[in-house]
Amino acid sequence: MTSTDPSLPPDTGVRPTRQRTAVIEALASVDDFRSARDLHELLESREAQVGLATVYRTLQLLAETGAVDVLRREDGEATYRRCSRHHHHHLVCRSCGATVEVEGPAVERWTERVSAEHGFVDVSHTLEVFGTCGSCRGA
Amino acid sequence: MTSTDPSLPPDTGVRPTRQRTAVIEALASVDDFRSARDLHELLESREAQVGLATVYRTLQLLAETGAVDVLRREDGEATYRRCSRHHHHHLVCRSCGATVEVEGPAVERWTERVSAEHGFVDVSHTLEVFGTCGSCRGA
DNA sequence: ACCGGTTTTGACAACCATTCTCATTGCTGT
DNA sequence: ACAGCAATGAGAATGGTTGTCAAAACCGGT
Repeated sequence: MTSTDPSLPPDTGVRPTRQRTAVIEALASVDDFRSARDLHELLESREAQVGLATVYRTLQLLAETGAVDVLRREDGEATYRRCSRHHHHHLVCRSCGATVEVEGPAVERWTERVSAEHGFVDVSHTLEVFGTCGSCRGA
Repeated sequence: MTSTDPSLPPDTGVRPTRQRTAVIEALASVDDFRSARDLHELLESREAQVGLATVYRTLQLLAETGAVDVLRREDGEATYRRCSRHHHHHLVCRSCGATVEVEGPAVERWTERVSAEHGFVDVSHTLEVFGTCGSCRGA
């Protein structure tokens, strides 16, 4: 297990059940953002037998603890992906969904500065870049 | 009317109806992001009599032409706001919803560079900053 | 291993924002 | 006035997400 694997919060009342483990493994086996339904189907195809509601609940849990990234598609549907723990952003291919995690010190600094200029405190931000990746741009 | 007023696209088959005008006026009268339902209620309170479906259709139209910004709340609900035509981002107060439009040349450059580094073309991006504004931070 | 209490689950209903349908109405130009 | 296309409204349909609640799984203590 690497540090980028989603995991449950330790030492709380949260139990590592078969279903939760299955969802975490499913997330670990793909590299791009998937909707709850996608993941549910993926689990079914593996005979994992996890209810859709449980998939939602687990994803919510993982999102709260920061173990997965949540990204809203333009149509509003939420998609999830395991992520590294440090702050980062995403470069997402519109066509194939491939995702690259990128860091942006320049962006972080800009955010800080602009927030301060307008008297905002306790700031967070979301930044996603969408485009067409190298392999999809073919001739 | 200033250049930041939402408006319909000129010289197409699109007609400036009473309903569309009402939606545009409603958008012009508020400064922050509002959901379609919010706007619909606002219109009702003004005896404007516009169907909810029409509100959605008009907002969609305005969004397509770039006359309004669309922002997804964390819960996935879409919110709309009239906007200036040039590219910009938002600083949004979590508490009162106040919104400030900001520009970020540094961010634009960063986006270009990172995309290029990873072979992405035809890129667009979304960046929103959330925080607590000066007036809400009291004591 | 048994108990009592808590957590989790699953099936399904409920929700709610958004979109679709379609008959009716309103424009626009001739 | 007419023909034709655009727009509207009311309600139904859609679809992602959350809530309900009884049943099952699990934990620590005995």
